[in-house]
Amino acid sequence: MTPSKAVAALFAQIADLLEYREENPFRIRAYRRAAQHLERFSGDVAALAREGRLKELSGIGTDLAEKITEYLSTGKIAALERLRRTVPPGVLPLLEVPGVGPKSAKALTERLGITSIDRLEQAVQRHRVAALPGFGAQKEQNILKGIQIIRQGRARMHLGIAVPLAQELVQFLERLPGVTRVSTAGSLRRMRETIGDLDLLAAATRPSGVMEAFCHSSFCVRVLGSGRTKSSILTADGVQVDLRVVNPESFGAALQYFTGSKEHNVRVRELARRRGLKVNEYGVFRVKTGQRVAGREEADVYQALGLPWIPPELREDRGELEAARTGTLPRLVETKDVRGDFHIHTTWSDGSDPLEDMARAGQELGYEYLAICDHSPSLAVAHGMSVKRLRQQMTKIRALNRRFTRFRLLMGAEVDILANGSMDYPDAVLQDLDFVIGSIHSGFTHSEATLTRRLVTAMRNPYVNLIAHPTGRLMGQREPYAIDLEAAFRAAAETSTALELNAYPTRLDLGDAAAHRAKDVGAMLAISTDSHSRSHLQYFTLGLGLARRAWVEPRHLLNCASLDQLLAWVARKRRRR
DNA sequence: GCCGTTTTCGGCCCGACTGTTTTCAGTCG
Repeated sequence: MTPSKAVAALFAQIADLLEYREENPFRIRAYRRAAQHLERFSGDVAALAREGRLKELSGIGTDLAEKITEYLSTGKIAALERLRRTVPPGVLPLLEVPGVGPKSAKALTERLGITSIDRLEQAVQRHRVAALPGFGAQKEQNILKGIQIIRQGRARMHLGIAVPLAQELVQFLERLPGVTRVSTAGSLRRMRETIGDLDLLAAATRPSGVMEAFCHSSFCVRVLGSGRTKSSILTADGVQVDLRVVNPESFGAALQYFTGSKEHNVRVRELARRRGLKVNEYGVFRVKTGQRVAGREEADVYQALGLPWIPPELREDRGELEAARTGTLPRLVETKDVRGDFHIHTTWSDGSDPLEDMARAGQELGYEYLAICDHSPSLAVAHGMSVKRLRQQMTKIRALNRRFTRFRLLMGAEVDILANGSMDYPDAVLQDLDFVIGSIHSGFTHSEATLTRRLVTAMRNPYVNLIAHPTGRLMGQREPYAIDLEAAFRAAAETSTALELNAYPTRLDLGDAAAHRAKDVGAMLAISTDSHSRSHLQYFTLGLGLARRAWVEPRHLLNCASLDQLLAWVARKRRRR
């Protein structure tokens, strides 16, 4: 764990303890906000501390800067140690139970002596909780459900599941009578890599009919909650879907509100207050007169605050509001900027569609090129190709290319980076390819120094153009392997080796924060789908979302190069040897 | 505890829903 993440965890703990003690809510929020900023800070906190620049970080003032410095030198925060002694041990996990806030937690520990989730469960089963003042049978059942949710782990689904489900739901809602507009919102609209609940927004003049239809639809197996304008249901797959319905005149404001993030919205509303305005899900209003000044379109909401529209992918309170205010928002990459996809598998190794089919699918997407990159021999499980078979495939690709106009299959390969950093094909073979991907598929457990050296050695090979799935993570299955990312990014920038934004839904590797950092260090990035069939090419949109979350502009992305520019880029690295 | 395009002191986002209440507190996002 990096020092900034460690401090973030401690600040979050301080916030929890203060919350339990029911202290000043604004002080609690200050700790939480600082924790969130540190959590995703990708620079070097220790270096900032040495230079006395900690207060430049958002949410860090004199006091918290001192606490960070204290942690960096002693490994502890004395104030936290003191705080811990004032609260019954084991009580903090109670706050993790959905439905249990500080007030409930306090009542549970002080009146019933409950200091763990196990004991809370026992107390519920003996109906001792319902007997507490302010509690009741229903609340007791809610706590029990909350405990079950914790035990199962709050499963977040990946975008490959969330996006198609959301599309179905949107289509369903659009067909309902009286519904004029529908949009996804929440973390899905922001294209976060995993999604907790699906958030949907609809505009309708009569919300009750929409609510009714939604809660009685075939999607719904259980209604979790339902009010006049807001309902939550559970689908058969266990996905929670929240629907909010507003008047058409409020659609923009509601979309802004419901898209979040929470942190972004808090900042937006603070900004509004300073301008004498109030923002809620119904519109933007003057505080003094109550006069409504915006609300129908999302862009109008931002405009009322003197800001340009901010793309949803940026709305994480990571500097987007400052950029908007100063007119320095990035010109994010869009679908229309994209010329091609790299990292495509076929039946020549472990793909399920032949070369011809992948080529046709690429043309249908309007691409100029598609890099065919099947596996190298070391990856026997994936039917890695021998040199002989690779040469055969190249011959086949050349023949196919003669049939295409304004489209080209690139002769490529996804080549294993061996334990010593050398490549699984000799240079004499690599030099005949158009495009070479280097991948680590073994030795995940080696030390950080070993793995980083291996990666950097591969980047120095003049024929290696792209490092695939740089951290090797598989969501929910495998942690990223130990790589010194900072060193890897620098090496990528120095050697003109692109880093992959793998768009496959369980990879999304690099992740958004790492990709942002890599871009800032000067590394070239490339979205690729790692397609093993035609249908996988559609995952490109997930990679695009990831790139946009990383503030990536067309100039940072190899996919936006024309075929000629791409080939020239490859040639430049080869000449440098 | 942070922070300033009205403020270096006095603010700090805003509303929906639930459950247990006779008018609202707690929790959530």
